Amino acid sequence: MNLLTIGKLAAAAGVSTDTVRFYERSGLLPPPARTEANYRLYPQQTVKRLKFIRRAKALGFTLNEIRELLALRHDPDSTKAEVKSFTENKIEDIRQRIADLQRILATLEHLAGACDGHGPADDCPILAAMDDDLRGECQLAGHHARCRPAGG
Amino acid sequence: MNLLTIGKLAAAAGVSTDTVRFYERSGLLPPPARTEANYRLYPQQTVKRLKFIRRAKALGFTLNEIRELLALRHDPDSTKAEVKSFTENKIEDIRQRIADLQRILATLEHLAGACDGHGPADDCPILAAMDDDLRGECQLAGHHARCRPAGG
DNA sequence: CTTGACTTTAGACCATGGTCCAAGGATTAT
DNA sequence: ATAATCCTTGGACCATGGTCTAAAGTCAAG
Repeated sequence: MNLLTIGKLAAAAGVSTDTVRFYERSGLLPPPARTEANYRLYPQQTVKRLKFIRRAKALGFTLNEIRELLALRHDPDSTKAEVKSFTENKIEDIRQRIADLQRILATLEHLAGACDGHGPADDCPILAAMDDDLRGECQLAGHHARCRPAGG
Repeated sequence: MNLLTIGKLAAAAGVSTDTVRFYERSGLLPPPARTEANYRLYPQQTVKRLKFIRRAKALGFTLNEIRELLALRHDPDSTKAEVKSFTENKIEDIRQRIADLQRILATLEHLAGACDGHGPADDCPILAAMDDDLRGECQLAGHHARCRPAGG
């Protein structure tokens, strides 16, 4: 049998039937053919489409972005340049997220290093750093974060 | 005046009044005193508490985690060890997220590098990598991703 | 006294990515 | 034939972190 019911499709692609219907509602899967009893019938191809979605998701693309990628993938007029540019935008996006997390990580490591871990929390430098108005600002601020060495 | 209405509090802390009420509903702020007209009245202290929340958020803590941090901060029995351990868990969490993003980044950079950017998208290696069943699996898979060099 | 700014509440709504449920019809296995 | 699955639909619900609205009450300035 070369056509799949939703359950077979979902099992083959490793998602739930709910997810398949959700993707259809979201425009990631086209409305499929139906049996006389109104059951959805999918070609084998759709398994690949679902796996494509899974892969793209694993690569950090949102469902909205995946919808665009699928459009590029199926539009004969689309170009490699478009796909590449799309990917490069995502690369920039992910680099930015990594940079943000690395800044946060450095601050947390700094704070954890400043805490000896002994005694009551009321003078814990970690809490103090979040508490105080200006100490720690340079680590926490973000974009224009230049850290003056605590001079007075 | 040492007590603040919600608007003054929000302005002083750099959040919206909606956010202040939302934090109260969420248990991040205790229910404040009220005027006879049922207006919320906050001590100056609450400005600091809100700023603490902002800082902790900037450090990647979720509101649930911040609720726990606030509990540690205000419980005289809590210890530095607890706060430090909490922070170290978050550090591990963030390291993991960075590692995930770096893996994704490497794959995307690899794919972008494999695409010359010329011609129609139908044989674009980026799309192909998401499309194919096994090619690219090692880059996309995750935890146990060891990349066999395309051997047969 | 009136206007405008502030506050109150409950509840809806946003995006993200689904998951779960109920009530009913279809199909398959025994 | 009948029970166990499977499928259909619409809609509610989950977490996250808020934002917005409406209708009503309150407060400060002119």
